[in-house]
Amino acid sequence: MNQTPAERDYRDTLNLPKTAFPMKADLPQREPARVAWWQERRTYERRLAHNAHNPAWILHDGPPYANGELHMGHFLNMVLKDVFVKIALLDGKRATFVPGWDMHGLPIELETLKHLGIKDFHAIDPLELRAKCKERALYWLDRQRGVRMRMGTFGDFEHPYRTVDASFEATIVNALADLAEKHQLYKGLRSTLWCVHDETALAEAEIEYEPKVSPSVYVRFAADRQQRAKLLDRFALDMAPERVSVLIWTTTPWTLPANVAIAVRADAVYGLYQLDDEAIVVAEALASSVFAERSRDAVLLARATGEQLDGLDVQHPFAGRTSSIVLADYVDLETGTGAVHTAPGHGADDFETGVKYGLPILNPVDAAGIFTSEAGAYAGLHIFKANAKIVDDLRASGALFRAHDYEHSYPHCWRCHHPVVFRATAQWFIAMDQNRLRQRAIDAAEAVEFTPQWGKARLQQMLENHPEWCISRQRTWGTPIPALLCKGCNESILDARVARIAAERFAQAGADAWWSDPVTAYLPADFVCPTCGGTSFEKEKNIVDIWFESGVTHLAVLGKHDGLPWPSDLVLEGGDQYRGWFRSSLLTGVAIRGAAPYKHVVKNGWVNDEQGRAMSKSRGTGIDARDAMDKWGADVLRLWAASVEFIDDVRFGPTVIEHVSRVYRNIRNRVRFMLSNIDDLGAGDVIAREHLDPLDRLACEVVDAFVGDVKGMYDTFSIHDAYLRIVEFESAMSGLYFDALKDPLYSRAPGDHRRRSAQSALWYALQRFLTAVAPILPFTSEEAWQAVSPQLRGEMESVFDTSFPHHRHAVSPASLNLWQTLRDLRARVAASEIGRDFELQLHLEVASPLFEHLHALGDNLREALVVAQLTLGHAHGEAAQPIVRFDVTRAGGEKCRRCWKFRSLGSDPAHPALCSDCAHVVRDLDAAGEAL
RNA sequence: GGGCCGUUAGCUCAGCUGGUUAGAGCGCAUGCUUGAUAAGCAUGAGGUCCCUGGUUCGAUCCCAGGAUGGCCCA
Repeated sequence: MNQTPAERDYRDTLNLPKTAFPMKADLPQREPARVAWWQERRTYERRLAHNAHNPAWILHDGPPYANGELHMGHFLNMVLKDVFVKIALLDGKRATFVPGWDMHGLPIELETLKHLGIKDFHAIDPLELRAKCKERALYWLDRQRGVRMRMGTFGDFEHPYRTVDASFEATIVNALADLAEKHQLYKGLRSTLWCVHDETALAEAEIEYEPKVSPSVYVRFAADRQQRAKLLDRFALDMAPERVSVLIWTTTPWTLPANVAIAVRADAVYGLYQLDDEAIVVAEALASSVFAERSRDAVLLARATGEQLDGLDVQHPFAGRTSSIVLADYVDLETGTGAVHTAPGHGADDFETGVKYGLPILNPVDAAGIFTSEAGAYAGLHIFKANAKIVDDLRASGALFRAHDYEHSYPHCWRCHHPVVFRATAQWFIAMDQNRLRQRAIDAAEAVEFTPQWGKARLQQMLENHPEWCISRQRTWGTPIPALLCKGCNESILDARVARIAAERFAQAGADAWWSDPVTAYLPADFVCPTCGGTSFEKEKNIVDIWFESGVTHLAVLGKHDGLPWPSDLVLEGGDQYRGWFRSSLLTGVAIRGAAPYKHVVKNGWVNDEQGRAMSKSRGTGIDARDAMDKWGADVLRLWAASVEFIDDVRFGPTVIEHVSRVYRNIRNRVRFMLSNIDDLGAGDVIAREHLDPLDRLACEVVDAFVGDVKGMYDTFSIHDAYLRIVEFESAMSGLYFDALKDPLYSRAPGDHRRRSAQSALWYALQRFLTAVAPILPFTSEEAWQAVSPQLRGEMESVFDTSFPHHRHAVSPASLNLWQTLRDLRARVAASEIGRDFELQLHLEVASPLFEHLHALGDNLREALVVAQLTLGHAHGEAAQPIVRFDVTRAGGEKCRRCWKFRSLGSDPAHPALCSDCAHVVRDLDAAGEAL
């Protein structure tokens, strides 16, 4: 030691912060190793086992579709799920989370076919195609699983549920058996997209829109004598031309043979126009475009609303039957006549209207597009060739009002590029009103909690307007509907006994068996056709709608054992799932188990770009979840997920993340401050709460209040509120408490009671804080937890071994008030123009009861206000303000070289530049050093 | 076109049942600190609460219409 006492800077005698926890997060680099660490340590499984005797709390995973990369919408949803699961785990619940994947269905089948370079799925052996599809789906599952785990998500990722598993396929078929037993299934007609060239049904996704020139024809549906009288009556008209007709417009004349109705809009105004010697009904809004150059000649005789026209009949132009006027809300007033030609066999809307009004569903067209005998004179003609003949005939009969060519965008088959048509085909349905299913589902929703609350009305409305649920698809990649076709009478049979046999068989061999087994493998003993008594059958080749498959995940995953009770406590998905999974799960739950399969439905919003616009791959604004994590790290993105109000639509983009990153850095640095100041705190040094210094006890109370608040917010899924509370808390802790502790922590002797008290409080705050933020920031809290000495951590290897306090500590409002008062006083000191912190002395005079509160803090009050000297006076009498005097002045004495407080120095001749407190500490340290 | 939801400081969001100088954090500006230092502290400037009407003594908050964005459906 060559320095003279006068030169010595004493820095080495301070207890400066020290920690291995780095300031720089390097999340993208560090996080993957942490995922592996959790895996190796089986952190999640161990915590679950630890909670084994406590109540279960199950979040049931809605399965993502195993196709394509996960985007930020997935990230938000999956991270939120994980946040709730972690909250439950830390709360001691048995929060088993079984992630799942939706793996059948057309998108994967199409992608696989594309991959194989095959255009027609009939051209490949179904079993071969299924094998390839499965391979493809498993590939995506693996990729998505990797990304989900990379997010820091806890769950049984080694045993996810998968809709392609044999056991899952068996569940699906058993569900069908249940429904069959309850007579909830039937086979009926439905308008589906059809390619007459390929002779196959098509799905929405197999359609490409291409420009097409079609005949645009306006056709008179004339009223006969009686019909005319009623019609005039509705228009409140006595006199009118003899010939009265309703004018329709169509670009598909070949569908006219199947016409059974004309749809009008209830709230639209229709006019009866006289043109030459006839009267014509069209929507007023479209009259000028319909009459075109003859508009001036058309005279409006009377008006009526669509509603007033409801139920009238007119004559079909050539089929020799009537066509009734019905109401439909899809009728638009921008093209055509406002009176829409309705052929339930040839259109989706038309079909719904047909079902609603009980109209006949005519389908006079065979699979190849040839008119059947039902089409009368047109039988044997190809529908597209018949167009011209029909128009000619209409012209000849005088029914044609106007015709011209019309170019529009029209759906074409993606394979052969021929125009597609709608054609009624036989499909399997779940009967919505059988067993009052619809109403019971609506009632079941009543008992479910919804966040946001309007979700209930939304879901109930979906059910209210729900058409019959068509569950059959004519494709290969899916679970077969185990229906039989009687060779004797051609009847379709879906028998529960057959379905049970199929379920058992699929449970062993997977659903492929349906393609490879002989039909006899599925026949119960003595099975005969219920219609004709026949004994010879074929297997039907329909698969089940994937919405039905995902709709039974609750049956496949829950209720199998105590760990996973049915129903689940929570489901959480995007708002599109009101129509999707929330709905399908509810319907199967009610139909099969008689109740909703979940207790609470939470909806998360959509992730839009920074301008609030929808992200899209095509515009290049879609962001891949993995890319985002590689760039910013999962924890920053998770913090983003907490920082937005996830119930509403949220925004995501680089600038948004830049802001969140700053908040993240704040949190990280404050955690680092706590860690770096307890580095030398041994387990035996920790002081019991009741023996802490008053300021430290107060801080612990503030921590308890914080934890209580955050836990309360977590319990109501108010993640965003919790985020705000976390940010507010750590900034308050930092501003007041950390600043106050620096001097005692740094300048007291290492084992000084004041210092150990401060450290003990910091350790308490750190534990509580890390537990509280762990659901949102698992990587960072775990990293911090690992930076705590093993001695302090004790048995709790992971931050996920810690828990929210079982009992909420009672926090007195007086304490929180006192804390706030200290913050205010501290701010006043800090804002002082006279000098900085330890250059200052403060004279305070306050009235009761504040005086007593402040007085009880002792020297901690001076520490909290970060001044060198402080005097506290008791103001007596009635004062409007509790603080009567607040005098900041320059402190007397000089700046102690070691602790920087202004004091009288030199009491110890060996250390002339030190205050007496510091001199004592240094003497002891020096003595200890020499003793070595 | 229909149903539902949103629109409050540059950003993310609070503002409960109508009366507040409309708030917080981040960012920004200024100052301090340099023993949390690619950190910390303090202060300050930012808002016609989407627009237009209406109800009311009084509206960011209620009602109607519109604009705009989103989801679902057509």
